[in-house]
Amino acid sequence: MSFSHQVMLNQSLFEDPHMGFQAPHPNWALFSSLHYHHLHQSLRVPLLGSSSAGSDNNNNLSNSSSLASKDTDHVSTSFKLGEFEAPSVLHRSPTASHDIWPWGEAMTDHGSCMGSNKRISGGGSGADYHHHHHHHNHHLGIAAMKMKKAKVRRKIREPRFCFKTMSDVDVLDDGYKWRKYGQKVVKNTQHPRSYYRCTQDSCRVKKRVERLAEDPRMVITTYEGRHAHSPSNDQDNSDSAPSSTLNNFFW
DNA sequence: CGAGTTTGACCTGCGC
DNA sequence: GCGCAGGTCAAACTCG
Repeated sequence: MSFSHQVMLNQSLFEDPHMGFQAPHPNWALFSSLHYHHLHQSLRVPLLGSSSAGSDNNNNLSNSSSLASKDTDHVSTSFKLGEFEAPSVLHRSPTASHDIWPWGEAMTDHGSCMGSNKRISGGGSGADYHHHHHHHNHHLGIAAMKMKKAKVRRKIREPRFCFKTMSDVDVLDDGYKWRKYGQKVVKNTQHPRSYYRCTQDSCRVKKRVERLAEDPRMVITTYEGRHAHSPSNDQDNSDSAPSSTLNNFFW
């Protein structure tokens, strides 16, 4: 079955030469499926449409207007870009990319970094956790120190993008394995937001799933970061839905 | 027992 | 500084 997608990108992605287009535009906009391909290729980010195990033969999809994937080989997709709450980061040297952990950000000078940072930089041995004392150099990890050295003081975020999908399944199957690590009630909405991390060791990609307040039929999936590996889809699943024509372009 | 989820506590940024 | 909102941790728990 098909889904209608809308994708939101932050500006950095639009500046990616591979995207073949550029254009901050404050609203959701339609782009061709070709661009969608570029998006997935360059981001190595899942292409949806195949999954959602639930065989729920939704009717609702179809009428969802112009975006619906009527044409078999043209899943029209609409992207939205704009104010991601991510700060304007965007530019990172490619080399630094895996040393710097996006939200293990700027330590205060008094090494008061807590929580997330430690773990992040700890990388392998997450064992010692509780001794988070003053001494920066202890187990804070290279990343943190490098950051300090580099005088990075603001948050650095991985590229992220999101898309809306009309579906009653919350978590779309994108071929990667995810472990849930949190759930939050979002203000002014009925539905909670869930946080997932890629289970692949040392892959730090995250994903966030929530329902659109204005229209709970819509699932908003937000990816943050890039996978440095291919999806480890154990169970190759059965139905290659019509829209999966696209899937073959990747992986 | 291991892998994944649940869930309250905790952290951080931000606006007042 | 306070309080709120969002994001993450991690112990407890569930499920195979």
